[in-house]
Amino acid sequence: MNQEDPGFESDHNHQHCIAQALETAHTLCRTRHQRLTPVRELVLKLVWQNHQPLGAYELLPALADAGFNSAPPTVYRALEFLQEQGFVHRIASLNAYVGCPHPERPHRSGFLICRNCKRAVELNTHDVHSALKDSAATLGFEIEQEMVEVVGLCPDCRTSGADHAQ
Amino acid sequence: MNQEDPGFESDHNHQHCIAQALETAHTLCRTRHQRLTPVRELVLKLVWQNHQPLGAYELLPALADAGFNSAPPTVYRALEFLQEQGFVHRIASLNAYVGCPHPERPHRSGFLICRNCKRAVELNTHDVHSALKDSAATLGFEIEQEMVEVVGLCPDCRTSGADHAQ
DNA sequence: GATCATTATGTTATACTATAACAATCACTT
DNA sequence: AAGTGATTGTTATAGTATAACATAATGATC
Repeated sequence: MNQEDPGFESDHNHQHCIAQALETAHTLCRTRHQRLTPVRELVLKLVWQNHQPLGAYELLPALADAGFNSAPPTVYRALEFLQEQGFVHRIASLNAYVGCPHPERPHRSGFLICRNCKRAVELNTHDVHSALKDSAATLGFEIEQEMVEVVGLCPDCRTSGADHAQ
Repeated sequence: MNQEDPGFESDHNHQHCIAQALETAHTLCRTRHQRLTPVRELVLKLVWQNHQPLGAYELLPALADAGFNSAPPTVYRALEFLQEQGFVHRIASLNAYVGCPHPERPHRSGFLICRNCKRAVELNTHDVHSALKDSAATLGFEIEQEMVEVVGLCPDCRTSGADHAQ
């Protein structure tokens, strides 16, 4: 469906990203008999505002502006739901949340995170998963869940001279 | 040096693990002109008590028992030092810390974490790293740091019937 | 050995992240 | 319209981590 995965191209039409994410979420919720309530939809939209992972507490002011209760449980519940549906991922090393461009099917998520501009891009983890599976098999370990988070410099920040020491 | 990497074998001589880790740390600190102070050594020893990652706050009581100040900054400073030296790793998905069996040289760390017995085993991430490097290269991303954390069931817990739903 | 700069630790306070527990409301079925 | 389950509101608190400044220990230099 979504063929053009936005990588680190800074000039993609991000409104399109957001619109598509929301539409996909609505569709999937309908077929799954789940409810994309106003607060859930708003949180999803906020998380998608850009490709930089957002902390839960960064979302609270916007919830307040929209007239919702802005206590932490509100946003955490919404995030929990969105994660269960595969609409957002949590990035453990950042305690932050980011929209998922492929919520149609559950998948192992891996991220490239730019330490300079903070953008996070989901990567195809097929080969990574194969390697992990082999290592795990050798040790007799049964994989259930994988977290792959890679920090570094995105192409934009490399070329724009932002590549000074961390 | 350390040839026998403890995997998930539950019957290895763990006193040996601890003793070796401490000795290696002392040696490396000497050559690096770093100070393995009493509180740092104690934290390292505590983290090595078993192969289960420990949270920072779990270490505080033991620090108090040993007569140290047991306020959070004490343990976080020690952990920070130990991480810088490569003696321990932080596992982001658990907010916990675990001893590193190969502190001699910096390396990318990856972990297999058993959701039942909570043990964490560091795995060889050579192939995983290759796969990540390829994916990153395609996108023009420069890798600086990799976090790979895999949750599942270790061989012991699989065979002991602990493999019921999470 | 006394002085000084540096590093490490003690101490208090606070920021940040996340969840428990219970009440009130909403949405859907019957 | 009533009842049931899911969702949200609300208050409180647990869990993780760091800021900021004071004190003490260490190592280099005179």
